[in-house]
Amino acid sequence: MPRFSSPVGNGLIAVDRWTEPSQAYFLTHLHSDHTQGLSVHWSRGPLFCSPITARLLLCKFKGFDASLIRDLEVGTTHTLSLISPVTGGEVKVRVTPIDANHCPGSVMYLFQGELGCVLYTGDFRWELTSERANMSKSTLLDALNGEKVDILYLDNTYCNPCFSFPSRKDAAQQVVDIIEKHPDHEVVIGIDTLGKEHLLLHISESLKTKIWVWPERLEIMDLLGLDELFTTDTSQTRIRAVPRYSLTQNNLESLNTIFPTIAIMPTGLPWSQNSPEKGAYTVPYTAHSSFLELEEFMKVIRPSIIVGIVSSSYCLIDPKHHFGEMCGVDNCSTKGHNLFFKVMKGSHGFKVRKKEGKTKVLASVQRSGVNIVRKERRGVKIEECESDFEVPIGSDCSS
DNA sequence: GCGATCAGCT
DNA sequence: CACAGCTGATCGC
Repeated sequence: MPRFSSPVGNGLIAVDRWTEPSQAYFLTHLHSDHTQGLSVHWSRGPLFCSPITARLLLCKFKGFDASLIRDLEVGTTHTLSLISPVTGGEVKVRVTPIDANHCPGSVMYLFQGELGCVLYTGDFRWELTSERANMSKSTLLDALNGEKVDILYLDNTYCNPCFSFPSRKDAAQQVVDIIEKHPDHEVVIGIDTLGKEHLLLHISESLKTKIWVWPERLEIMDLLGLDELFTTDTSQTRIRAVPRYSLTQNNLESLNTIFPTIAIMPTGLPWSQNSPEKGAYTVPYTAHSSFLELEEFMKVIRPSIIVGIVSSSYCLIDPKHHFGEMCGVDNCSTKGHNLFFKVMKGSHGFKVRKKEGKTKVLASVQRSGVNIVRKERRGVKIEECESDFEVPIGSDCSS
């Protein structure tokens, strides 16, 4: 997880950051790598989010002070009044939450005002074969109304040409096809606490069956209005959605001693590979944009400055490297601006492990439960510290 | 005992 | 490796 120092504490707006003072806090979605520092007792200031995220938040943090929440209708522009840390005067900021098509309630935020134009995508999928993504595109272009984006904070999770995925609709059908080829098997599908609901819906509708989920997950489904398609009664279905971390090769083998079972892992990660002979299937169903989708997005936005919000040691995903040519000449400097945004950066963390020798790459679903990989690890753990991530925008401050 | 943080894992 | 997240240890209160 990212660790930040805080040399300057006058943030006006914080996005997915919760541990430092700010005048307004924005939450893109309720995945836990975006809520680090948020808790039941958090009370630093007004928290802006989508209405669905607001409901999910109160469910996740039971007892959270609901009076802090400002739920913003998605797709419309709202005006905030803040105090300039420079002049002490009023600063009006327009904010437009736009459906990010990542998980239920997820939004990007477009901030506009006299002090600049900033787009923070959060995690998003720019899947223009879907109606929803096209509505997001319309909303974004309407709100921009020709204005150039000064700073783009981009979900660069898969910002490398090696990442290519089918649409989620096609990937969902791949899952259905796999299940239909195993009519006498139990099926376990790895999911997280939020996300991939549309995949499960597609399966449920195609196969005319309910899907088992664990009790806390049923509560989420209930909140999303999907509870009729799910059950916590294993006798009602052969298909179970289980926590992703529980889908290990060992667990699959154990299940197979009881009843023939296949496991399906919906993921965009490249090191997860099919192993049908072992009953482990990986399907490229992902809630993050593929490289081509990011490229399409960049053609629309063409910001002056681009900042990736994710870092990875796996491969080069720096958006400046891949898209720098599409941006303004000055895509590194932040000189001459004055409104401080503090944003969450680094959902993949900044921890870098350097290893001697090679560790074999295995799909998580295929990996042996034995700590062979761990035993093979050698070398030194290196902590890479990033400085406080603040980007000043605007034009009337010299520093 | 509780919450926050972190190590270690998938 | 780690999309996002769990478990358990430890530390300060």
